[in-house]
Amino acid sequence: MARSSDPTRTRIVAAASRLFYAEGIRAVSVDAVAESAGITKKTLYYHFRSKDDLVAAYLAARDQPNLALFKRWFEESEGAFPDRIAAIFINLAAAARHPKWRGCGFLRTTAELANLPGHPAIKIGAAHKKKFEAWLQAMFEAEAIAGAAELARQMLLLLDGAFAVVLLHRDASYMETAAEAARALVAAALARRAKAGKTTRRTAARRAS
Amino acid sequence: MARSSDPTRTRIVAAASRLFYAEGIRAVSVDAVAESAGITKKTLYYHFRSKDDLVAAYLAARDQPNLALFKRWFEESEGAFPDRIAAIFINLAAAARHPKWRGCGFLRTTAELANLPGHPAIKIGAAHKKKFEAWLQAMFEAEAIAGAAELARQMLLLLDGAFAVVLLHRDASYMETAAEAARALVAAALARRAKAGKTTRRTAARRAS
DNA sequence: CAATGTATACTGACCAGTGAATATACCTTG
DNA sequence: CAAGGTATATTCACTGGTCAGTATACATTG
Repeated sequence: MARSSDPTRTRIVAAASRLFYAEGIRAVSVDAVAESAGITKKTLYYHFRSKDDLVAAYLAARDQPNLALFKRWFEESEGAFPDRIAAIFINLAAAARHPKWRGCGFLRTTAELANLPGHPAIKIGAAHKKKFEAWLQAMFEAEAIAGAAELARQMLLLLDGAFAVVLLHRDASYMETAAEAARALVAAALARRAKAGKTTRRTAARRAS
Repeated sequence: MARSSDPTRTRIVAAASRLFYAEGIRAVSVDAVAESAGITKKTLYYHFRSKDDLVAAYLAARDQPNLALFKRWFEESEGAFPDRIAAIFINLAAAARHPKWRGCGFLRTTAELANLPGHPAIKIGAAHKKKFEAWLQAMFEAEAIAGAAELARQMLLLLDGAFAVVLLHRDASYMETAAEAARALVAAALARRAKAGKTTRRTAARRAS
């Protein structure tokens, strides 16, 4: 029964990813996915119970690679800490300029399936964004920033706002605006840490990982 | 030929708005809209050339009322200028807690129709967001804020990010996080103005948190 | 042989859009 | 003013096509 290493299953998910990301969920038929994968629809239904399962698999397959990319962009960046956070947005701006870019697959799927709140794909999307937020928060805590959790949420808002707005206007410069806002908010948080001195309760958040 | 004051046409658009916002575009059939409006499909096609036209009419009908609501929320707010900007987000947080809330109709339509970049509905959505941004920018300029344009764009990013994230997690508290970020960014911009200029028009940009 | 995997061909429902006809309201013009 | 015309507005019944999902049978292989 279809493990995730199964080559046929992998091909199906790859085809589904291509099509769902490019066209949207309800705009892509199961037949189209099967044909793009070079198999028949029945084979697809051997590997997936329903189209909903296939949609969930599409997002599940994007989860780790997406997170890894963000982390890599941060790790390969240089400069002061706020600049390194901003670097994530700058890299994303470059990606958004590619003609096949269509925003965030998780967000777009959520928007399209907003009438099905318990849909498995939405749960996967929510978990993905929570992981990203948690990673940011941990990094902010490592920098001994006091409001690490709130700052991480603010970064998420800027990121997802940029996804939405850049897609709407087809203007990647909004991603750079987000980078600036992120840099400003992180820098301000760092400045508060520096000024606050020893009166605040930063002791609990100081040590790195 | 069907003016926008036409009562039948108005009924159709009202039904379309209800259904498209609640369920999404491709999830709602033209038959469903017609039935909900209490007419036949052919009558609908008498008033609208195609489903795409109907989708555009749905968003066009939301444009002015949405903008008016945001402006009203600002005008009815009290306190210092950054708090009044934040008030928009706070009001939106309350709206997002209603069970029938499904995010921003413009953004969700854009996400669903991302494979049709020139779609008339997307143009209407883009124009709507541009109007909102221009309104913010004008207000920031009235406050003599130097980077008014960029600050307006940052507000837009926070707003649309909050739309997306609140919809994803079904957690309206992210809207309040966005309010805080907005307040911080606006207050910082005001502080820069105060430092740079010669104390022209002091608004008490004092934050509580 | 039995389990796994794939294919052909089908089902019943639904979809966007249309053809032909009808009703209504207003506007000529004899 | 009345007879006839024309544009507006609406309905029923339909088309060609697509959709998610399935019944059944064939193939491969350990």
